[in-house]
Amino acid sequence: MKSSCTEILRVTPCDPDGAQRESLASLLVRTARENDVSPAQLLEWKFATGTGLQMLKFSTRALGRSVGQSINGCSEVARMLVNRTEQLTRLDGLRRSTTLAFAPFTTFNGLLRQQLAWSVQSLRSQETKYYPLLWALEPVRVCPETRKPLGSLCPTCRQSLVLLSGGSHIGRCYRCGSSLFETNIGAVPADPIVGSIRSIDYEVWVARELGNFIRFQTVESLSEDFSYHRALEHWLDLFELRSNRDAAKALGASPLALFRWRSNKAIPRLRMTLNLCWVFGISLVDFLLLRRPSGHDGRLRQSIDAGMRHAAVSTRRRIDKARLGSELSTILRENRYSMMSFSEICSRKLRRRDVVIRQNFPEEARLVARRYLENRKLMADIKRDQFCAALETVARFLHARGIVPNYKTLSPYLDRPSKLRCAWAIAALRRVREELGYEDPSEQLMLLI
DNA sequence: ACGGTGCCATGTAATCCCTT
DNA sequence: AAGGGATTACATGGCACCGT
Repeated sequence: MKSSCTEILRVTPCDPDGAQRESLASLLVRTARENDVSPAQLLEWKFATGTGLQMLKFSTRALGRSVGQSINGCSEVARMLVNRTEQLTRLDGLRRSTTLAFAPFTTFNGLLRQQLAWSVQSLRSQETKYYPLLWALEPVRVCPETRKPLGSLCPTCRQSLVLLSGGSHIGRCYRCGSSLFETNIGAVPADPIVGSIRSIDYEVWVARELGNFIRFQTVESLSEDFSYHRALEHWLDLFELRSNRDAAKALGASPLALFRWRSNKAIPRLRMTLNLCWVFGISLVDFLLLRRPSGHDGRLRQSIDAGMRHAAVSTRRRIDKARLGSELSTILRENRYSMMSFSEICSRKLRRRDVVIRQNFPEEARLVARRYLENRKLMADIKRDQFCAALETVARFLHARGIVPNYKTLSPYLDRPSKLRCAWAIAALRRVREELGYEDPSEQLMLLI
């Protein structure tokens, strides 16, 4: 199993041509089980070996927060992982187990939820336990088959679960190990997903639309030259929503948002796109293909999802570019606040958001940020040298008193004994021990007094 | 694990610009 | 000049990536 060229036992995705198609993260967990290793081991040994995938660092206990999301995601990482998995398993079409097909019409933000979500009833009835890609989509809050809200808190320990952990099993809490579907409690009352639901009918519609899109990929795919703003323009034109204000009112969005979507300055979150489809009375697939359903009466529906906007308090102050610019260049010229990070300087010294400074003075912003990182590195090197020097001194003193310098004997005299575990500290200890005449440092390192 | 950097969507307030 | 829609400016929150 260690080598990346040995064969692996493979499993095939569940419901490959349906709306409940298995997600890539789920497939990887099941593949790992089939091969008698933990998901973290499988990923580390077999999958994350290609160029660009080394960044997926795994520990056996837990995978990083975002790893599970990246795997089901629509970015470069997902694409590479799909290729690698197809190579290893000789399966094809695994692209459809991720959200890569969503990329042309949505952004990563608002596409996948951070936590695991599951349908208790579906898990119970599945013959082979697996997580459909649909459950990982952030706009999906109910199971389209049972019309019941998805759960996102473990019924036993009441905690939310990461999408993929080092030792995860399908249908089990990776923390407390209890089943996510066998208890009769159902959804935990405090579950945030349950709390966010206003209309079950609308949520079911959303889930079905996204399920249909997942299924749609098996037959067709979106054309290469799809662009969101052109599609939106087409529908706004069809429903005669000419001004941004009228369109915004009908769609339950802000006029400014409309302006940005139409002028290709931004793409709305997936949930908003579904809201648009709902108001237009069309399916997501029709929206994307600019296909007007036959029998459409041309009327708009009432938006269900409107009025859910965040209250962002904005107090606008004029930017005194000249003053800020001169302050910035003074900071750089006189090397002021060299141990403060860029954002810290922005908030504490310049009294501005870092975004503002970056927008107006990109060059200076980069210089200040880089300066801090370099200084921090320098300080780390200095501290390392100081630690090694202290280690050496203590070792000589112990030696003079007839005590063998090793981890145990040195620890009480050093301010940060845990640093003795670092490779550079071990090397420094070895050097001084060799110098003091201990013949086999690697062996004696373990000796007590 | 955690903090810093960088990017994205989207909110409110100000400003631009065209029409009347 | 006034008024309103379009656009820009400043702000917030969320998340990925990266190094320690």
